[in-house]
Amino acid sequence: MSHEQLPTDRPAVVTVGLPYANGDLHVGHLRGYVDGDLYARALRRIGQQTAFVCGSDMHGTPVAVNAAERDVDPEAFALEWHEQYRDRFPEFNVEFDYYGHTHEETNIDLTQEFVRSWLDGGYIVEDEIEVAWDTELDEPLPDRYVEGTCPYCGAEARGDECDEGCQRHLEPGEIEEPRSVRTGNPAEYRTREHKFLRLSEFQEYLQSFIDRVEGTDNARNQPREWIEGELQDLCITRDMDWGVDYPNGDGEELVLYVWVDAPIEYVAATKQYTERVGTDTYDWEAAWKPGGESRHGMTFEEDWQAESGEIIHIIGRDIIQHHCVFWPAMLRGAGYNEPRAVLATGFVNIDGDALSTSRNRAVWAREYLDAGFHPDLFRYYITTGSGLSNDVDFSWDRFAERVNGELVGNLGNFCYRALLFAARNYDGTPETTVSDEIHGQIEDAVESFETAVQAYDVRTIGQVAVDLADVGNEYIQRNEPWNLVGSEPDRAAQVIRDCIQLTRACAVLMQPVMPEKAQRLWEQLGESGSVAEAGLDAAHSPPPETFGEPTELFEQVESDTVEALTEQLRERVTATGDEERDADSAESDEETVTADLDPVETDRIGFEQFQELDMRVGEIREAEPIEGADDLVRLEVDIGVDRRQVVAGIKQLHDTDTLPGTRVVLLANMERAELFGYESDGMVLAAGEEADLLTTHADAPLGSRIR
RNA sequence: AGCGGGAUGGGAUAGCCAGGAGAUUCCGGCGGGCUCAUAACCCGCAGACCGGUGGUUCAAAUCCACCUCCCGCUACCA
Repeated sequence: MSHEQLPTDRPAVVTVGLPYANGDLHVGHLRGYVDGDLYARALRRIGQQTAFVCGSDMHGTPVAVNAAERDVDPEAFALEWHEQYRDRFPEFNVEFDYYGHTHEETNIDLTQEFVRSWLDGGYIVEDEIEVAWDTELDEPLPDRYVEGTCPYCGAEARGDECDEGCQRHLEPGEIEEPRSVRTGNPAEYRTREHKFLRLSEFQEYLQSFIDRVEGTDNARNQPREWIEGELQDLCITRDMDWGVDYPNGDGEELVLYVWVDAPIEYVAATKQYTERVGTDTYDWEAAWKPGGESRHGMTFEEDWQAESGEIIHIIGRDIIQHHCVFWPAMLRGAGYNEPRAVLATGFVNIDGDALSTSRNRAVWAREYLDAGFHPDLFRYYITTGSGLSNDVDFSWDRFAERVNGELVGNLGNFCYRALLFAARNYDGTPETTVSDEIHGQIEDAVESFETAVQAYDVRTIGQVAVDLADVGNEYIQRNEPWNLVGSEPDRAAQVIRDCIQLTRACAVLMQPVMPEKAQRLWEQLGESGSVAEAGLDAAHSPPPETFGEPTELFEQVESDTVEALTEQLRERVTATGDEERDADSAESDEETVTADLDPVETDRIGFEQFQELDMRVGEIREAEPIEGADDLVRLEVDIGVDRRQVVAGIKQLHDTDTLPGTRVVLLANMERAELFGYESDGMVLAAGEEADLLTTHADAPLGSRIR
């Protein structure tokens, strides 16, 4: 809103959402880290003191469960992934000032300090909830430690979601016939006391925060609906061993919810960065605490803003709620500064379809590197492919097209032809000064770079150097120095002098997006230092007088390579898809709607089990849509012996006006349920996604039993 | 259904918040040029009634209202 323009004289901290230590990295993950790295580098480039930090998210139930399945210690399990990420990021030139993990002591201590601060502030309340309990171990069973029957569809389900049946999220206490994953014994429900952060206390604060925070539209607008209604208290504890202990010291086995200690890693990593380099280089407290100290009070605008560091979070758009609602409240409650900006990036699609690891529709980080491509090419592609908050499509085709067209043909070619010409004819930079025309062009480019940083416009930051090279190509072509060397040597020297300056400006401006390539170009210009440390002014300062012949900065991506990679991806997706789809009649039924058919259940049931289903012939008497629901219809079904009110999700295919009079099959001994405030007493049978109603062929009397 | 985000030449994208010269860039198509340069580069042409309908305004891709269609989050198919 009214934040001071960047760069400010206060330290900035740039963070990226923590990778969860539970799986391999793919291009979708990479996007955020590359965006963050580019932005942090760009901030430094305009003179903002910046720490770029992140860490692995080690806690939470999935890590605990997966570790238990492999019979390893969760810490060891998570550390393995952590180390892989830590080593992988630099391979993409994503260089954090500190990359830690949430199980480090600094984070654990800091997290507990946050919680104590909330306790002191009266922001924590206790409440009782039902949790599943293993009677043999005498231990509670959070989330995925329980399995049982889904109360909704009756399928086998895990404690937190009905993963094989109806896909619903399940709240603690909902799953039926609970069973312990650890011992296989039946579990029972016990009442347990848990801690809650009183978000409602921060309602007013959050509303002012959301008006003030900068960043992408989705991050600023989407939270409004959540903070305008009554804010629900956030359950911040779990019955587990794996996590950060709840710091009350009374011997209870509670750890903090993973979303408590995870974002605090942003602070912890910054702190560890300071511990490594010293407060003279970077003072984490100046960034995170108003005036360098934690403090309480309600008016950020008046008291705090001038003393706050520039905290900028880059996240995926799926975790906006955590960063724009929970996190600011957590910081506020502990007397810390609030984020200046939250940038929510879009997703990465593969060949136009959503990336899916389960279907193996993904391009893995490792795979990209193994194909032999330079990381800077990916960085350019992914940051400039679309606006930050839009989705970006990744395809090898398009990748090759953009690398060949924009990097090889445009940027690379311009720098190469300029440097080569200069080296051959002048042994370096011709002795003359830059023309006004080119000086102006460079000035414009530098200005648009600065403006882009202030506007969090990652795309433009990544693009300016290529745009400037475009100017250069046109300029050199228009002036034809190769025809002037003999006839008008002074003019030729002038043109080449200008091109060398353009090249130098390109090196300076492309550094955030392609740091390694920029450095190489810098050295080809005869420089020996680091282009990163050169500063923006270096775009205008004269290059060294002599340098040798350059080498090509980028290489063409060959079409054979593209075809091979595309084919490899396609085969992999098809292979995985076939397994899922099984008998998909792709060739035949052109007219028929080909659904993704499930394979037939392999478990056979006995006749007795079938007899348990009391299904009757019925006729719909009344039908009316239920207000507020998309698919739901309230039905009155006459089954001879009885007349039932049933709620069914069939509005998609069936018009409610035509339903009365339709004969249907009703499962009469289905347990009662309430949907959208209406009781449903039975279940009408219907086929497929579209809910095509089952009916009878002839005229069996109403109430006839199906057998 | 609620809330967000979208819809721009054949494809992909920018511009929209801070309205104003018949709209950016890349790929593709057509024609020409050049040869210093990685068969690359440069120029010109064709191609968009900026999703639809209304409104505000001297002026709308840009602001407002309604609608259609996509995507995401949430609800949801007893």
